[in-house]
Amino acid sequence: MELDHEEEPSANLVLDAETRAQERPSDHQDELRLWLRLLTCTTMIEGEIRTRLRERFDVTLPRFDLLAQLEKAPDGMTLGELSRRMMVSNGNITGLVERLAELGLVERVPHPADRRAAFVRLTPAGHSAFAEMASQHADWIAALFDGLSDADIRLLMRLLSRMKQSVRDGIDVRKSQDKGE
Amino acid sequence: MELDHEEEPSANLVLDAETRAQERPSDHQDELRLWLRLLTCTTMIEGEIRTRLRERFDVTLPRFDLLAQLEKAPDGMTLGELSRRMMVSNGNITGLVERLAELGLVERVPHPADRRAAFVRLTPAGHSAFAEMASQHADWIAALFDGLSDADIRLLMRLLSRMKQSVRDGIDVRKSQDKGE
DNA sequence: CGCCGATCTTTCAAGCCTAAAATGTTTTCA
DNA sequence: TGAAAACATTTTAGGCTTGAAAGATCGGCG
Repeated sequence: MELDHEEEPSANLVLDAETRAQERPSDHQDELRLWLRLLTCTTMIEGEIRTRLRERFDVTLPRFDLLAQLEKAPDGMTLGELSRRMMVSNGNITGLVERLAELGLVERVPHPADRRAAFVRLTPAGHSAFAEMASQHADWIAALFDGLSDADIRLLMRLLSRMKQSVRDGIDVRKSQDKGE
Repeated sequence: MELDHEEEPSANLVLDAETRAQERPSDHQDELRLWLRLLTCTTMIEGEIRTRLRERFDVTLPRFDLLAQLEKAPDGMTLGELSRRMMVSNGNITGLVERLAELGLVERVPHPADRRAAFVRLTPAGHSAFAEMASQHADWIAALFDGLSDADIRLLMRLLSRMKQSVRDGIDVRKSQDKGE
């Protein structure tokens, strides 16, 4: 992993990687294949979980995900916090919360100190509805991963942590470039 | 991977896995964490690629994906084939093809032998537009994976293949259950 | 104090996506 | 041959998602 000659003062990891890659003309095959395989796995699992949530609980995946986030914060969370954790846009959260509130699964409470912000939290009904779904959900995931050994799972965790960090770095580099230069 | 006592005649791998899991009460933690990490990686990469495709080429990710599928089939492909390969619904493909045809990047041609089906293929404009995007896209992915060694990538490929097979099996089992029993 | 940039949320238009029903075509097989 | 099943696509209604713009509030600083 040789570092590049240093001419540009500001961080340039992305450009460096692209440059280095273009020197070996049309490669990137392995990285591309890895990305496609990752995407296939995620798409298959997501589709299956979506189907099961709909069939057995008549709930959509994004709604389940939002409930799952709230479950982890007993005192509730602002919409912005939800948006960051779920990695979706602000406007998206507004609509999801609206629909879940209509169903009585979440409720909005005013933020005590900041009149811009709004807390959302599970209602008792939301809490118990989620508990049932979450238990099934965990069983489904475990069953889908039944062909993986414990060692496979541990190793995948380690490698995906590394991937997550690598991707985060790549994104940060672009953002700082977009801003600074 | 002990098989269960045999009482139910028809295949029951999913139920078996769920049963076995419930015996160790509230586990599945590792599988759940793995799924969450996988999802995080995919979401981050997808978001980043979506942003870059929009900023530099003013194209959406699903459109890029569709062009990529067609690129691999010089003589074109039916809508159903596209739908299966991209793992999205039929109606979705109808709309995507419609919009891409409006832009002149793809064209529909009648299927010679089957009047139900329709081929779609890249136009010359679509072909050359895609070529430019694909090259950038490959660079972006390679840059995002810059923190992974070649060995990491090879290992991830192997493990994700195993995961894909495991998930496929889990899905097939449910489908045969839904049908038969 | 009063402005101004940052932050939180909503709104909007456009596009993506699904499941299910509808339409037209082909294939099967009695 | 001629139903009936299977298949390929489109349509529809509803929901998800984004990016950008607008509205409301906050915090810092002169």
